[in-house]
Amino acid sequence: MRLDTDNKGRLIILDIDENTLSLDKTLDCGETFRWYKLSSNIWQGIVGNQVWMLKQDKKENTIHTNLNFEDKAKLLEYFDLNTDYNIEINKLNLNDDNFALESINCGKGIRILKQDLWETMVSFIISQRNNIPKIKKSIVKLCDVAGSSAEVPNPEKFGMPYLYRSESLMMFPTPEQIVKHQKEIRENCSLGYRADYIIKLARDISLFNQRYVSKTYTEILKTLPSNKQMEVLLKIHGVGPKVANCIMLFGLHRLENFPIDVWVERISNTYYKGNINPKKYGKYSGLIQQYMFYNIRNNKI
DNA sequence: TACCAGGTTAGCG
DNA sequence: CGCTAACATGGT
Repeated sequence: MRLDTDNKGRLIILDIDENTLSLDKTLDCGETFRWYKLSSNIWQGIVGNQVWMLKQDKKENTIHTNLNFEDKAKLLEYFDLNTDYNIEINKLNLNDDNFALESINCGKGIRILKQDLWETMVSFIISQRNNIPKIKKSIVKLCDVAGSSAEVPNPEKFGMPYLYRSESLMMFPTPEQIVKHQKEIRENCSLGYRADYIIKLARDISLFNQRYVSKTYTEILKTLPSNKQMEVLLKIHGVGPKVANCIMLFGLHRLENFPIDVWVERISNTYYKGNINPKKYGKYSGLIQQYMFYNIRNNKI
């Protein structure tokens, strides 16, 4: 894998195959809710304050982007591309565990993204007792109602026909913005009973940040040991074991966390006699969980 | 129409 | 403790 720019100064990843990073799998496997597929190989999403457009060419093994070269560290960080997942995966002893072996093969190319912690917390509170298309819609509405406009790097230059969704180009709202727009959020975002959870959390964090000006709530949470992080998360109203595990895995990049939702429950019952054992999958068990989740959802076994 | 969706809470015994 | 109804909403 190496980085370069095209003749218009846009960042390109070269020599990257689908087994290392598959945009299709990673951006549509239920760990992130802010990406949209614009055409057969172009994805658009909002990361921080920027609108990213990514085009994966599976024959050339390249990913073209609308980013500037200076954004290279952000791109590598977001897709966790400085880590070789295979090193840990290959250490596992999965002799007779056919479902895991099949899932690893089926899911290779999935990355555990390094997403914004606050956004991940809210997104997975929304995810409870909900389905992925509806989660995505609620988040779009939440951003439209309460967020600020995102920047589009190199807007008019992104090869291909000029494709991009004109709607949903808003940043994820801050806790303060959510508190400020709570009425519209309750009325217009199809959040149901989850709206109260999110607004309460936004209010608590916003108050915390007013008191402790040196560091923010999320900055502090990131520095805690993982058992303390879990403790803090489980005290949040509306966060139970499953959502806390998702926040640990997708928001705090604690790859040993193995969220158990209805799909994984189904996997456990079908392939593991109701007794799936996350510890067996080592310190990247969360990644294995994502491979399994992808496998069962896409093959609808 | 009844059931489901990347669950959690509150209230019961 | 463990068990379970209720929780909002939109899609099928």
